[in-house]
Amino acid sequence: MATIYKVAELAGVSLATVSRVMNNSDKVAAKTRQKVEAAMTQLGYRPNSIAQSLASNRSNSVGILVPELHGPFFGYMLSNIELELRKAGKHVIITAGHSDAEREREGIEFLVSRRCDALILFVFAISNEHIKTLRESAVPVVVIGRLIPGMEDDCVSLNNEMGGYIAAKSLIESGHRELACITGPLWKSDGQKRFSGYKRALKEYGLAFDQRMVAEGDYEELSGRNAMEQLLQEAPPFTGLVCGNDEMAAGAIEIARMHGIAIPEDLSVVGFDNVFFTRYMHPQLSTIDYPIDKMGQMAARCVLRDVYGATDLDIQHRFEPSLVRRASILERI
Amino acid sequence: MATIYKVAELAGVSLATVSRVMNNSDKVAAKTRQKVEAAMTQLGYRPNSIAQSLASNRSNSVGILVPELHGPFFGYMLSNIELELRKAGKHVIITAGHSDAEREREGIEFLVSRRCDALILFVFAISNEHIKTLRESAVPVVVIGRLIPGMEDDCVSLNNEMGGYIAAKSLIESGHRELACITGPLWKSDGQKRFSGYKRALKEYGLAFDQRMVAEGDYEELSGRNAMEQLLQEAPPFTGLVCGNDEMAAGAIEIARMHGIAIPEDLSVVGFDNVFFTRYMHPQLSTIDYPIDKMGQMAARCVLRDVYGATDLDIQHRFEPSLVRRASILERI
DNA sequence: GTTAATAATGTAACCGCTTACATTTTTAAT
DNA sequence: ATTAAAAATGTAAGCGGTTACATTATTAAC
Repeated sequence: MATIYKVAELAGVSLATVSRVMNNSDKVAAKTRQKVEAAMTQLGYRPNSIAQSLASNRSNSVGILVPELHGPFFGYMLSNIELELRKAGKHVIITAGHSDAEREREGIEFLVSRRCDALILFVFAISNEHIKTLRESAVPVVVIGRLIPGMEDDCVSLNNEMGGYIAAKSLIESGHRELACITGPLWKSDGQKRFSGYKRALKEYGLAFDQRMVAEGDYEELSGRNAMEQLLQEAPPFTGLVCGNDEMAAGAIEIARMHGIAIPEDLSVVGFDNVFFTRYMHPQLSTIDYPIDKMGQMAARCVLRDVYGATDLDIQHRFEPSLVRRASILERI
Repeated sequence: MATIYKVAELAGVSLATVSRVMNNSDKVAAKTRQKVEAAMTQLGYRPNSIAQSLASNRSNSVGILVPELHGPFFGYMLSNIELELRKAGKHVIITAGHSDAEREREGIEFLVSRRCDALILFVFAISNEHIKTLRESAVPVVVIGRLIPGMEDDCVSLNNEMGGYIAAKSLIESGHRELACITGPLWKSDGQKRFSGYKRALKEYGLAFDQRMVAEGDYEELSGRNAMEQLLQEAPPFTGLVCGNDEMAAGAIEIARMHGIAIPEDLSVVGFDNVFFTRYMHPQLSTIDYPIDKMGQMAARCVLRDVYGATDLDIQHRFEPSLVRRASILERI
């Protein structure tokens, strides 16, 4: 593989000149530039970006840590981050943290040692403090899906509490007064917040909160099934169900059906996230829109702004969720 | 950020020694090793993997090119590749090709210039020849989802023709004799092969092939809807529908419902890929299992074997699809 | 206690590029 | 034509590691 030396030699110029035409920074005489470019083409030269990174102390790569690579959610985020970054000639190194403190830390370690110019983190287990330390000592960090006090400018987050509130409210306003809730993991801030929103809505409408109406899941479909089984056994009758995300809603609906409960005739359901498959469900699932694609894009823009000196980028840091009303809610009025 | 020099200085040894303890290759006296390790901890030293790559001519990274980052399919593949590679201390650089020749080429270019040790490609637009040239001239390549003559050992693929055949056959053996087909894009080899399988099944059971029963889609849900509209207008009545993938099946079912066609009572449907959301559909979709997770793992192993000298890895190159029978098929016998 | 073999450590070149600074060439003004 | 200023190009020192080879220390055998 041709190096810069060979190009320089063939073009009859020095290293530095070749480097200059590559980075088309300093002025290079037009004829010289042509000679060099001709040589590059002739040799099929590709700059070694490893060497570039070492010399320039810039890797032109952004490290991304997400909980999982699979599933309906993160793909869209990654896709948009990659797209936005790619436009600017940067690229992504992706790794998964599996919502586990140890592995998240490991993933960060890894990205830092790859000398990523910045990190985009979607993490749960790692503390705010750790993240702040990290960005002070090692590398610029943008956080997605979480709002860390003191670094608002580098966070892109959703108002989860409001989402939970809207979800419950939509059922209440459709005439439901007995609302069960399958929460996400309550140790995760988003699970906790969504649950708070649900409680706030109850309160606002003067409905009593009943702990038996709540079951905790882990965002996976299976946990939605288990939670539903539990609710059917232990909770008083209910006609509305708020779920912490769409997968758990799918699981819950499956179980409801097995118990002869018709959706939405006997039970109205609202999910959360608005992942693509909610449209394929039958009845189509009402859900809270989580604009994860836009948020991914914004996170990418934060990096572009902070690290690569881009200006004039519209950046939105805080997102408000909205209800996507579909057939899974029955109007009882 | 501490460098190897500082570590050497603090530990009172030379560069080379520090390097040795890092790569724990050559023997280092136990006390020396301890001194060095102590120094590393004290300084919070992290090797600069960029520098390591440059010096060793090994980037310890594997480039992956997939059509898309989002959607229900590739995430699972990526997830498994990352997992398998991570175990071996390697990492992935991921980029998307969008099924477009130009962008696929660009993506490859990019990965090559990052000096990936190997490439795992899931591409459609680029020719076999191009791939062969690439791996001869630049970098080891493993291809997934495609069988390239002459490089069987570096391909991990599915028998798509057999999948199409099984899909059609399952409907036929359930008593359906009028089968429509919504194919994937016919310029893609997998779309073409699946369609061939459908035709073979018809032939084998003595059913006439009718071009009006066929509509071409592009694997997106929307195209499934359009194809279904077309079939309902132009095709003779049919009670079975073979779809090129699950998304299109979801779209087609949606349209069928809008036309008052009940699934599976009036129409039995088979999808392809067995993506996770087929379980959430109602009725649950029968489909052809595409073991994309396993295949991702195998591709990773090919790289481990070819490039990183791993041995003793079980590698399966060719996969056979199987029917996942669910409620969307009505038994008419 | 020598000496040869072996183990541990050090030295320095190199990986392919960037970039500050030095040098040469060109341009423009006198 | 001379000279100063500006533009183009070249020189060489890194960037932070790896590794072949040289050197020194240790061990073992006699």
